Amino acid sequence: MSRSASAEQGSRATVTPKAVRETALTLFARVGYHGTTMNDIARELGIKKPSLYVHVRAKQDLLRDLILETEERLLAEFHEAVASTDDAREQLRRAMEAAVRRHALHPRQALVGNRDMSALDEPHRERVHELRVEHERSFRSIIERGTEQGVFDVESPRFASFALLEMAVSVARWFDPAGPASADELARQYGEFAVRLVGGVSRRRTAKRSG
Amino acid sequence: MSRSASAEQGSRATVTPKAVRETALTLFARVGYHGTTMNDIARELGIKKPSLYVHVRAKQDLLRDLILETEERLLAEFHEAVASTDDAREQLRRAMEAAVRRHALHPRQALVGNRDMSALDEPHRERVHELRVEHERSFRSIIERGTEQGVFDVESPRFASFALLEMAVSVARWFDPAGPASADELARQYGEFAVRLVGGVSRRRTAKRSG
DNA sequence: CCTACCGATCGGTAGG
DNA sequence: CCTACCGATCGGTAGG
Repeated sequence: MSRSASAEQGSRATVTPKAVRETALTLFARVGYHGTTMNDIARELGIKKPSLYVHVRAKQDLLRDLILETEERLLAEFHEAVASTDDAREQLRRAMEAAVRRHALHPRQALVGNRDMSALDEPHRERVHELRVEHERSFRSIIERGTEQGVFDVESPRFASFALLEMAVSVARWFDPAGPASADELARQYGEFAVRLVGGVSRRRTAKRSG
Repeated sequence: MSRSASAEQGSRATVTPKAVRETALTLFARVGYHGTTMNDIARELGIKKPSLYVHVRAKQDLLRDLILETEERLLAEFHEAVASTDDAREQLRRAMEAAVRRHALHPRQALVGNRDMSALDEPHRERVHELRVEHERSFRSIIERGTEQGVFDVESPRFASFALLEMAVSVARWFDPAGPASADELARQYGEFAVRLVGGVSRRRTAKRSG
């Protein structure tokens, strides 16, 4: 199979904790936490398994750092996006764009975070769960506010909220950052999807339907 | 942890191949294929590991049957839903409703199918991949046709298609069939989401926005 | 960063 | 349906 550059060189001492985390991220995303062995990670890095433990304490630590970091950044970017305006329609659009941009540019993190939560030991799993509940709740409150203001038209803000957040994270499963469309372009269109889904009228409508 | 009824009884010979598949499905959905051992499945059924092999040839067979069956049923229901009308808007709505209903009522199948594809041996993995490509392509063509007819207004049918299909499968991650809202109600609202997302005007709009 | 090794567990088989 | 057992591999440690 394919190997990283360092695995093919005869050079030594090129491995760093960061490189281990990077390789673990790639393998976890491809075959899952339980489907990845420490031997797999070592082989990919061109070293022997016991040498990994110079850089990392345990396999579980790799997963914990990875998921916690990802979740905190996602939430931070959400708050940043929402803080830039008071308008519900624009908040929803920007929150959606932020989530899509992150998941499109960091698909491995999104995949592992959604797939290997059950492999995460407590109390970290509970901590991540709390962060997600907070994200969903904040996202939903935008929809609720917009609905109260008559800007949106939605039957169940909860359904709409889950639909949109899951739609955003799912781009990690099919979008190719190296493909023809950029992550920004994808994010723009998903922002439009979000506004449409909640029944909001868009200001950035691309085509008129007065055919 | 919790055990099935049969695991707590002293009765014997209650296990069937179907019961093994059912238990495997539950555990695969909870902790993944690689996170589930044959011992775990046996324990849940109240028997010893070697006895499992009376009912099943190999662990991999459990995964294969499960994913292939799920995918074929999903696709069959899609074709059935689409065949009931010629109108693009209604086809999209009914295709969405069918997918959501299935994933809401069979969340474990959806979770395993999306999570443990990489654990599936060839040529079955390739076969499932083909079925999914066909599903997405058929779904997308509805969007393309509707767009050509001026019924929909979409920049990228591909983006819209992936967004909607992933949105549908994701209900397996949060919807509770035992909760207050029924799968049919969820499906109805998601059908509405689909029509809105592609810029189609709904016939079943619940509230007027002329307030 | 390595070789050598630990106890535990993996999927699966033998032979009742 | 069981006990007993197979070779292979797991995450991780000892001791350089």
